[in-house]
Amino acid sequence: MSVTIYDVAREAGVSMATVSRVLNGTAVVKEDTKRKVVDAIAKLGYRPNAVARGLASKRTKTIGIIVPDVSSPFVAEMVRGMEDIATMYAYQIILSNSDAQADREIDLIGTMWEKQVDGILFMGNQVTAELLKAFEQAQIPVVLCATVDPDGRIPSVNIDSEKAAYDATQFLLKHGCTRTLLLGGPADHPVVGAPREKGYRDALAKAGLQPRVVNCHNLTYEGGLEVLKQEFATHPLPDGIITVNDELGVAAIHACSDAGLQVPEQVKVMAFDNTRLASMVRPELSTVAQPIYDIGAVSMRFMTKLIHDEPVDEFSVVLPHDMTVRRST
Amino acid sequence: MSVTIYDVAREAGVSMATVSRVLNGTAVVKEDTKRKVVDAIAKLGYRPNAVARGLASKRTKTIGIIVPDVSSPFVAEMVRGMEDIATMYAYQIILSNSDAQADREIDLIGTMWEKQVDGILFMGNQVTAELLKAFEQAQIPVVLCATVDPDGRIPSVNIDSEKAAYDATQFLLKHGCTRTLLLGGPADHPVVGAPREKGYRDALAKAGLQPRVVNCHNLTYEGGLEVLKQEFATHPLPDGIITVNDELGVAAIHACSDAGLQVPEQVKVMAFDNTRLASMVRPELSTVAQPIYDIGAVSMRFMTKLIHDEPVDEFSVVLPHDMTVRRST
DNA sequence: CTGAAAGCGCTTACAG
DNA sequence: CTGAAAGCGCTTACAG
Repeated sequence: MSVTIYDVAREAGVSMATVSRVLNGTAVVKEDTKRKVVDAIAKLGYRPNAVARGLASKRTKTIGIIVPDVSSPFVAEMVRGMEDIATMYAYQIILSNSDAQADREIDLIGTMWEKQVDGILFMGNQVTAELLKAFEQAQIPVVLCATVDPDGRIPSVNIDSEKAAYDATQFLLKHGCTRTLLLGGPADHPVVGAPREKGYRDALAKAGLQPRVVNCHNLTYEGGLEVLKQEFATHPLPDGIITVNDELGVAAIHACSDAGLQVPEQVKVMAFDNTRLASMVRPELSTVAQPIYDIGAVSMRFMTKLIHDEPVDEFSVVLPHDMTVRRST
Repeated sequence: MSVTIYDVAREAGVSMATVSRVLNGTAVVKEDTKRKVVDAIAKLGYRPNAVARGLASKRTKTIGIIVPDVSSPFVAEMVRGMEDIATMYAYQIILSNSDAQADREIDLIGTMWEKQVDGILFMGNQVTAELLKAFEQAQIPVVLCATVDPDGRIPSVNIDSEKAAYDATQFLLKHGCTRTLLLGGPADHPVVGAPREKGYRDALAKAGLQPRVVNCHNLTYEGGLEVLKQEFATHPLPDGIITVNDELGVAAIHACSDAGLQVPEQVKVMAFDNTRLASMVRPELSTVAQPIYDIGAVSMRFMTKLIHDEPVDEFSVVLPHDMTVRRST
């Protein structure tokens, strides 16, 4: 039905092998025959069948991406970074959502293996032993994105969450806050939970101040608002709040205003992520800028190196964070 | 290296054909031999090679998705809807960003064709003749998502933008606004531009009021803020604003507050999309709820019908919109 | 520099 | 109900 490499070969008066060679630039072809082939391709409007090519060459030029949920802004931006670099290297991506469910993650690794992806970019919460086993079985390169493997056995791209939280806290302390509160994530979360809490506590310990941590299981605006409303109703009001993402930061600002507190005069708010949301609230949110897009881009670049056996200087890449100071501090 | 269907056949003492049959449930197999095959599969940990299967069967069980930019919240949520339904039907998705550039769109269609996708879900701005030709050449089912083909030659899933804008305007008029302003998209945009403007104008015409349209080329918070600041500085202040997305809605609220106008007392603001952003601003944004997730989900379901030659009742699906009234009106 | 041929790992008529 | 064999459209040693 559709035109194959065989048709091109016949049209150009050469063998399929030769067509394949000019297609892939995999060997030197005489200029003259090359032209004949190129002409035949143009004439017939030939496009190689990537599936057949994948079967024969055992490389599909596709990368599997497993994320908790693309519809989250953080993830969406990271995925965009991945896709841009993939395009640059002529790879395509197969995207799947796991909702951070362990069994679904394992499932997806299997499906991607079946699809013969050349590598997997993985973002999740916990890197369990089971997951590790699934990666091992798949026998393809894996890069963890914004996801930490406690044992560091898998290549990964992250920011230093602990240091970032430490810096954010220090900033607040330096600006005179003494009764700070961390609106944190679930304690067992390897990115948004434990490390940020540790950074926060360390900074306070160093300053000889009392830490105060409120864990938030639903890291959304609504979740944050509810938790803070409860907290403000039952405990003394803080003069500084650190939140582990921008949505919670917006929630903090509104919760303060509901409680009759002026931001930043009476309480300063420092958030995380520097998503576009941060500048869409009044007062604009100061926030620790995470290079979200870059995490995706660097992960994908890392993957291409792994696939092509290029040397990599670092196994666990840590991207620098940055602080964007606006009006809320 | 890895275990193939041939290994399973030998282990189970049957032919490859039989293994293939139990794998695909494509023919009746005696219970006894079926069990032998299943056991062999389990024992060897066999997983079929989807690429080989794709080549042999000419169906890859993958759908190509072309969108302007996943990192936009609207698109990300739509993609999530697509992915969920794809999973339900055991399809995977290949995702690509076009940045709404015509040449890139054409390119991507070609690449997806090479990958032998079973169908393409397409979201873009203009459906040009060139694009139509590319779809035709690819000879695979295409569904347009939140994208209109003026000639209605391609299956599509949309909302009725014109009617939605009409309804939104009517709502404002009914609540006493007489000096309304539409913060619209680029005039040539087939979803966010012309139809919404028409709906707005029609509603005003019916009420015998003067329309006032400000086109915004950069449909972001910053873009909206800038345009409105300019507008407010040089023209009389409105008492009602309709914006074509939520970001612009937030911009409108802040622009009003900067101009010393109380929302909703002095000016009412009605936005579009009902993204999560709408409830993260004070006062909370009234907005026309577009079933974004559903556009994705319905598109994908539509695609599965097309692929399996199931009957479809509608060629151009129009999803109902809804109005979520909050505090800004 | 180029060709003939095997092979990638499946599915699918075709027989029986 | 099951098997033998061709074929899907490429790539890749192997020769020359």
